[in-house]
Formats: sequence, C-alpha cells, structure tokens
Amino acid sequence: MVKIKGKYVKAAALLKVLSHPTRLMIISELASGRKCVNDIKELVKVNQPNISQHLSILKLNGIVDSRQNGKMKCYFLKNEVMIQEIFSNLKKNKLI
Amino acid sequence: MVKIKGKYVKAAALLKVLSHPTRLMIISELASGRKCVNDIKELVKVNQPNISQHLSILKLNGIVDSRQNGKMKCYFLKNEVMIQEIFSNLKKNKLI
DNA sequence: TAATCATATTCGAATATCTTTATATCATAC
DNA sequence: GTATGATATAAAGATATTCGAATATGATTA
Repeated sequence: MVKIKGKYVKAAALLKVLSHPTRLMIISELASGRKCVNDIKELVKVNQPNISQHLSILKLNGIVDSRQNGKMKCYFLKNEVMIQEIFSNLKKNKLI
Repeated sequence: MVKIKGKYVKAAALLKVLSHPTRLMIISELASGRKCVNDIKELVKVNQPNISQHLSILKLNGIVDSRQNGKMKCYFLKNEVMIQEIFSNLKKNKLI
C-alpha cells in the first residue's frame, strides 16, 4: 500500500514556492495584470535585488513568465487559472 | 496603496506548513479518517520520531487535532472543509 | 509498582532559505 | 562607441528547517 511519494514531493515543492509573503504579494499584484519589476518593487515594498530573486524563483517554478518591454521587463502569471483557483481558495478561507 | 502584509504572512505560514511531502501525505491519510500514530507511520513510511515531529507541527498550526485512545493517540483533520478544498484544488490541478 | 507498548521531546549536524551589499548585465538613447 | 536606467547575479552572513539518535514521557496491564 505504498503511496506514490513523487506527487507529494512535487505538490510540496509548489506549495513551498507559494509559502513566502513576498511571493504571495507578487502573485497577487500580477493577478490584476502584468507589471514590470520596478512597479512590483514599489507595490510590494521590497528592495530591487530581493524582488528579482523572488521573481526568479517564481519563474523557475513556472508560476510567472516575463517579456522584455523596452528597457523594462514585465512579468505575468503563466498558469493563471491554477493560481486564480488557489488564490480564490485562500480568500474563501479568509487567508488573504 | 499599501497592501495589508499581515494577511500574506499568515497565508504564507499556512502554506509553509503544507509544503512538506511527509505532511501532505499525513494529511492525505487523515482525509480518509482518523488514524493513530503507528498507522500513519506505517502508511507514510517515516520513522516514529519524525512522524511525531510532523504531527506536532500540524497540530500547532491547527490543521489536525488528536485524542487519546487507550495507549494510542489518534489524529484527525481539524478544519476538514478547508483542507479538503485545498486538496481538491491540488488534485484538480494534477498536483497530487 | 514494574514492565511494556506507544508516542513525544531534545539535541546536534547537515542543509536550505532569506536578506543585504556589492557588482554585473542588458537594453536603449545619445 | 559611452552613459544611463532597469534588472539580474553573486557572495556572505543570519536564520530556519529537516532528520536521526538518544532519551523521556504516558498509558495500560500484569
């Protein structure tokens, strides 16, 4: 009766990516539309390298993607439906 | 336009508790009914102190509760609706 | 009470994560 | 090309997490 642990490892990894206040706030901001790094930095009130690092983690984990926009770089949610669902779940449960 | 960061801190804290494969597996097992520590240990295939540690984290964070049952201790999901929702969400998105 | 089964706690080592500071890269304008 | 604005990366230090080993506590029965 061995459960397939791999799935839990993957799910846990995604949840871990989501389990940081700054990253949740970034996702929340991107849920209302794509934004460039400087905007996100202003909205989330975290210094620039740190924002970049968190964006990098989100991107590596397939949660956001980015596109160059002049000398700025815009980030947006990649799998919006899934994230929206997880977010509506958190909201429904009064977690955000 | 400052967002209330506190909520994100709380939500992130909950997600962090969920973001461990062993804890996800424990929750998954408890989703089908209360079980005592030894049963969980067998199902999840983790040594006893480690199971106890994870159960303790889950309990401290209000995800499970326990009741003494003879010389055994049974654990069960505390806020089943919320957990079921988060789980059905993960399942729907093929994460577990 | 002593023995035993069941579970919990403590501690240390290894590892991972987070933040800050400094520096590097990249795209554009001049 | 160089300068500048925007973003990324690297290194370092601080903190947190995880696990296993040893030990402790708790409940029950003899």
